Amino acid sequence: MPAMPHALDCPGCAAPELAFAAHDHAHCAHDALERAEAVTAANGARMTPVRRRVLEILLENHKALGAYDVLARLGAEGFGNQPPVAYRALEFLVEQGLAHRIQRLNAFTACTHPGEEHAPAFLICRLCHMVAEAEASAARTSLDAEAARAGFRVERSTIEALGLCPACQGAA
Amino acid sequence: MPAMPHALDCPGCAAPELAFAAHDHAHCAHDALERAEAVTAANGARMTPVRRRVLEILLENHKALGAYDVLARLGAEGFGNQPPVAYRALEFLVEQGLAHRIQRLNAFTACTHPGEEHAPAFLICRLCHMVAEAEASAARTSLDAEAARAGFRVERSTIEALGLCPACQGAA
DNA sequence: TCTATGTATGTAATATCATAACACGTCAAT
DNA sequence: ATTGACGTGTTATGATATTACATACATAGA
Ligand SMILES: [Zn+2]
Ligand SMILES: [Zn+2]
Ligand SMILES: [Zn+2]
Ligand SMILES: [Zn+2]
Repeated sequence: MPAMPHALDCPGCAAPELAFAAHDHAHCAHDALERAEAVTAANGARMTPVRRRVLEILLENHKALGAYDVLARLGAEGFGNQPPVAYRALEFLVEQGLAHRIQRLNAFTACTHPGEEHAPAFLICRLCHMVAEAEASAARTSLDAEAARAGFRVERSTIEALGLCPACQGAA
Repeated sequence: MPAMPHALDCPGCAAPELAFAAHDHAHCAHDALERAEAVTAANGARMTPVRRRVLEILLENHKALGAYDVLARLGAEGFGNQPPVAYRALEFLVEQGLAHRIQRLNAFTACTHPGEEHAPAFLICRLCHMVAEAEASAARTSLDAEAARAGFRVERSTIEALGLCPACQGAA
């Protein structure tokens, strides 16, 4: 099965980077789960019940969840209720590119582009706490160039923006 | 007293963004302290003994220090030894633009451009743990543009790069 | 000068985030 | 059957950060 058969022509998937925009989120989440199965299969990794459930929890909305928030949910559902249970599942998802860590929030969010090459920047609304993924390749290119001037070789970058989403700009 | 009388023609200060390069660090640190006094004076803020000492500690080298590392130093020198003592001084320095928080490291580093308008990106060497400030205005422009496509208004940004400094590239 | 006010510091207690170490169960290869 | 890799569960601990309250100190009126 191809990893992303309909993403490009599906209205719900065509612009998933716009998490702020109204969209069919049930579809959004369901599609991400399907793609996650494909990604792990392709990588020879195991999508176990705990891992799948953590991804589902992250996919419930476009906010970032702390490890302990996830853990509370897992514990309530009969999985382990000690921190390593959550941290290990989250670490797995991040390694597989199915979730991202938001450094400013010490929290995790489901990837909206699973299985696609992308350089994410994160747009974090300081009022409603929604998190959207934007494309950071241009910013990353600038950063790499500036780093090169100092002789520095960039391996991984963190690009996060705090501000107001469209809805909250109106409210404020 | 002008805030930065000699920074632009001083060899030690001309390219302080290149923290990785060999430079007269005693001068580098001393100058930063002088400029810090000017900045706080201009802002009507008080550079107290604890705050000055924290800045001095951060200025000892171009690495990032955790709040508890700073706190241990303060406690050993007769200042308070409870977390808020360090966090408050660090928060003050960050507000005044005299230090920056490195999100990836949960740590703080002295600003190398105190009193100057700048959009910092941080270059963090994963081997020697040195931290340099690079100019992020180009990256920030890209980020703002990409955010605008989603209707998002960026207020603050975090741009950090993890990788290898010039010296550690040779070693690796 | 005296006192009121805002601000800075000290301290105790607690909250939040994260990892190390070990035990146990499953499954596949030998 | 034994081994080894992996995933999960659990205990314990470590690392980071904040709340709340008490005390000291500066400065600005009265
Ligand atoms: Zn969605
Ligand atoms: Zn919002
Ligand atoms: Zn220096
Ligand atoms: Zn280095």
